[in-house]
Amino acid sequence: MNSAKPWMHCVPDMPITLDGDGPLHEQIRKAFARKISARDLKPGDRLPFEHELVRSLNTSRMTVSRALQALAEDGLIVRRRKAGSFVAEQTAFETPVTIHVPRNQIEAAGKRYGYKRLSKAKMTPVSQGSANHVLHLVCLHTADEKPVLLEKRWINLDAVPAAADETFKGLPPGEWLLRNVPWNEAEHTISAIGADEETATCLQIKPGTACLKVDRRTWSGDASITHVSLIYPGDQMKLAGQYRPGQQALSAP
Amino acid sequence: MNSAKPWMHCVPDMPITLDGDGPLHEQIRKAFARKISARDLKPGDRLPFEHELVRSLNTSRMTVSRALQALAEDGLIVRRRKAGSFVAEQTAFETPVTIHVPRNQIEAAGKRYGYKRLSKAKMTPVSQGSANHVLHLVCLHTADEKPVLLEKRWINLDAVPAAADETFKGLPPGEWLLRNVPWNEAEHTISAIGADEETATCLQIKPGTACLKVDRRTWSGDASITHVSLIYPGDQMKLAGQYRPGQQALSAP
DNA sequence: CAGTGGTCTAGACCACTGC
DNA sequence: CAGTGGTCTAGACCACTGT
Repeated sequence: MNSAKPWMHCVPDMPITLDGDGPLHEQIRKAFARKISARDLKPGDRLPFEHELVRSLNTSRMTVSRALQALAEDGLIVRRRKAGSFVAEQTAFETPVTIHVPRNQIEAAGKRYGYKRLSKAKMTPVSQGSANHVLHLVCLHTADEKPVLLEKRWINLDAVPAAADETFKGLPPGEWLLRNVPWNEAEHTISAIGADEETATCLQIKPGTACLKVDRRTWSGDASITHVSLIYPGDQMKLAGQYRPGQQALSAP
Repeated sequence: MNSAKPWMHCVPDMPITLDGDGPLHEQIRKAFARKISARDLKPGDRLPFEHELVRSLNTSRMTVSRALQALAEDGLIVRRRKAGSFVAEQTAFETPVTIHVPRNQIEAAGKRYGYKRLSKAKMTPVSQGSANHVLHLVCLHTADEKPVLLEKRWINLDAVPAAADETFKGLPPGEWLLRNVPWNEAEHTISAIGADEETATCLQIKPGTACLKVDRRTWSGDASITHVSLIYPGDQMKLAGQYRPGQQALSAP
């Protein structure tokens, strides 16, 4: 029986070519990122051991280790003690999507930012466990007087009692929370919906128009802070993300 | 005149409390992430200098430096030579969105994956500079025989001539490209569209139904490889992202 | 020009794990 | 149990930058 396992494979002749640009650990990282990106190293292939790279590159172990750890953090390789470092299998991939605070986003586009609170109401939720009292807000954000974002928000008054005293007539609740309430965990969901009657009226679009909906739930420890639905007319808003070469996991083209 | 500038502010008494769990550099990183998350340290505040932390924590500079560099990579702090490390201002934030290979995503949900190539055609694009010949594909992905994803793809035959000889009848083009073509850069756009007649027919939904559209453009160096539009019925597909505590930049609740 | 972070070295000990 | 990566130390020199 052949004892050579597929994941033990290591390209026999692997000259590491550094580009001489920037810090040494970054050059090493880029060199392997290039090889992986170009399929010169394939998923499952073993990289040289740290001590081999230390010898061949005539450097110290910290420098090599830093390069390989960066690759591991980016998901390009997997490191296992006693076994070595291996090119990661490619299944899913993650792309960073940037979601801006409405005011910044609109002003960055060179437009005049406008804000209006449409409604504010205290509620006692029928379902949900943690919150006894909830503040519900509906707000409209405009760019050059044109509605571009409908915000439906629920704030947990048990966790944020001070919110009950705020009118939110001048300051959007997102910005108020940002300044006043600490949080440490958030969850996002992006989906597409057809505008219902109320949404369509607020955004001055036809009912049924496709809209992008971003749901964000925010926690502080175990306590739920707020849940917000941001509804953008689909043709006016796009969320964009970009890879930087060799800095992310690979995926399906 | 008072020479103390606002960004020079540093909380005078800043006891760093480590939780004693895990590597030291990680404990230090978490300690400051906690302080920032809880607004104990506010945007613009200066963190202690490296040499101060080395003294107060009785450790080495490499360890402190590694913790602070991790915070800088996560966007929680900004580091400036000669000035110090400061809590970052919070404007936008990024959330990682996971986009799976259709087959994996459907099979992970415990459903039967199905695939059908609807059309394949060579085209000569009227606009666009880099590609003279383009292969256009329309494919349908199903879960338990139900259409869940329409894929419209364009492949640059100048960069990937081998694609012309593939039928793509059994193997989705995304998986074929993943196995055969290296790439190193990708750009994503997420938007909402109403289904047109053709899309609605393919996905067996009513025309005008809101759909989530993910556009991905892929490059290898300067050469464009492929552009794909993935169209999901809005109610069936959500893209989800999540923060891990203290590992990401802060933003608007 | 002085003080900060950025990088690097040559060691060390330890935890885990595959054999 | 031997070999790998994970972490850490106590130094060093350098680049940048604010004053």
